[in-house]
Amino acid sequence: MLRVTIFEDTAMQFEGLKMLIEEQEDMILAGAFRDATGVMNKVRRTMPDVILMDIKMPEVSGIEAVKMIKAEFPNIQIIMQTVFEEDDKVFAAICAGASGYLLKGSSPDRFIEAIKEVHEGGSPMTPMIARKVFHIFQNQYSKQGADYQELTPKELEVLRCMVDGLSYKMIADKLAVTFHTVNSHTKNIYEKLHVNSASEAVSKALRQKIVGLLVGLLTFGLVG
Amino acid sequence: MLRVTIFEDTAMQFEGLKMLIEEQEDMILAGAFRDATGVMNKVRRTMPDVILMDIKMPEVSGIEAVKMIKAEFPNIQIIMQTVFEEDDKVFAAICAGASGYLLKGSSPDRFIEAIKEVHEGGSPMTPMIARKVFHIFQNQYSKQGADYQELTPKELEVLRCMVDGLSYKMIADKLAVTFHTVNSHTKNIYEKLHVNSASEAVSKALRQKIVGLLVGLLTFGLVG
DNA sequence: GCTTCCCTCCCTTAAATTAGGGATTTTAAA
DNA sequence: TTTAAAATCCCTAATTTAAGGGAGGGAAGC
Repeated sequence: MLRVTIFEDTAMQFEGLKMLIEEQEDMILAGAFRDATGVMNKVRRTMPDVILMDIKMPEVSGIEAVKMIKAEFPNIQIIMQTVFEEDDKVFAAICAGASGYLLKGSSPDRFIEAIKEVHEGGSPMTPMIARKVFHIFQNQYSKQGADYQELTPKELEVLRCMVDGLSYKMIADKLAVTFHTVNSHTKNIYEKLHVNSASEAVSKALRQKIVGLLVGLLTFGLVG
Repeated sequence: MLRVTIFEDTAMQFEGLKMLIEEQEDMILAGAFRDATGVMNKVRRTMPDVILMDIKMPEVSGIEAVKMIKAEFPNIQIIMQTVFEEDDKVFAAICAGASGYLLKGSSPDRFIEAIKEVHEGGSPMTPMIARKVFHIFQNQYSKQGADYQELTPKELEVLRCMVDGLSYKMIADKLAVTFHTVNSHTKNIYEKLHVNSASEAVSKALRQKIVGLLVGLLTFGLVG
């Protein structure tokens, strides 16, 4: 049995969700609240598996609530709800730790489906939201234009040192080569990356995973 | 009428998709191919709105194909298909420019739905994939540590310029202050961040999103 | 054999950065 | 109103980079 707790400001939605959950055979309505004041107590008392959280509530906002809940109960899955117009909060909600994101206008079936999905480790969201997330990815991780040649292994090593903020001297030391060699490598790196300062190289490296240690790749387990 | 082109290696899936598209009243099967050799010609001839692309094909991989297609036709929407086990390609596919991501086992209805969604600017994907993307966000954009004092607004501005690889002189120019002022700010930044070079500051800033508003927020159009 | 990278090393010079000092004005808070 | 913090500006000096050049050895491929 799946325990579900609701935080919902709007009266209509509140009643609708309450009834919807209650009539599910495999779910229990663990709690239903109109605001998120004293949210931690409410969560502790109801101990839900999944929370449906209105993003916009008086006093304590849904996003604030998510942060607090996730800090203490990282295993509780939270689905945010919002009206279409305010999807600019999406990003903040994701960062806060929400696992799913639905519009209030979604069908009852979609809500039930989403609750199950989120409990099974999925992240239900609307296609539009998904697209935004995709775009961020494409902007951030795509070697846009791939306007640089591949770096040689040594050059990558040097670049990684630069990312760590080391000076030429320190890099030379660490890689057991002379200062002059490091200088040569950086010259080549700059040319290949089309940059002309260490900071720019570092920025580019970090932004487009050239150094290969980006969170994304690590998260996906592709490199390590 | 929505023009759809299929690239699909597997015989069963190939025939299934062909029939599925053909029986839609609001779609035209613009083309159907078993591999992506000469992909650009195939795309140019069929001029689709949406492409269903098998991620795994002989000769030219789906990911390679996506890169090429997106480079020349950025407005064509591409949905990738794969079997569950190889979802480690997801990341590469997203970076390449795919807009959606489905499992081959998905229902015919889901395919049709996805084609329409992607054409309307959405990004259909499985909840599991969505979750991975969410996780990347949460890992990357949540501030871990914060062992530094808060930077002042001006210092943040300067830091952002450094992230863009600008020199002191250029920063001074951009912020309409003198070189000396920039120098002062960087001194303070370095002290607060506990670093002692521009690259280190940039690295720290990008790693723990000190610069605030990262690519994500910019992409969402919330700031900027 | 020849060529082409890659790694290594060296030199030089102009430019940029870091780091130390200090000073003034504006702004916001107490 | 007094204070504190932020932002602005200035100087100097040591250090580091960026960029230009060149050069030799080794490994891989044709």
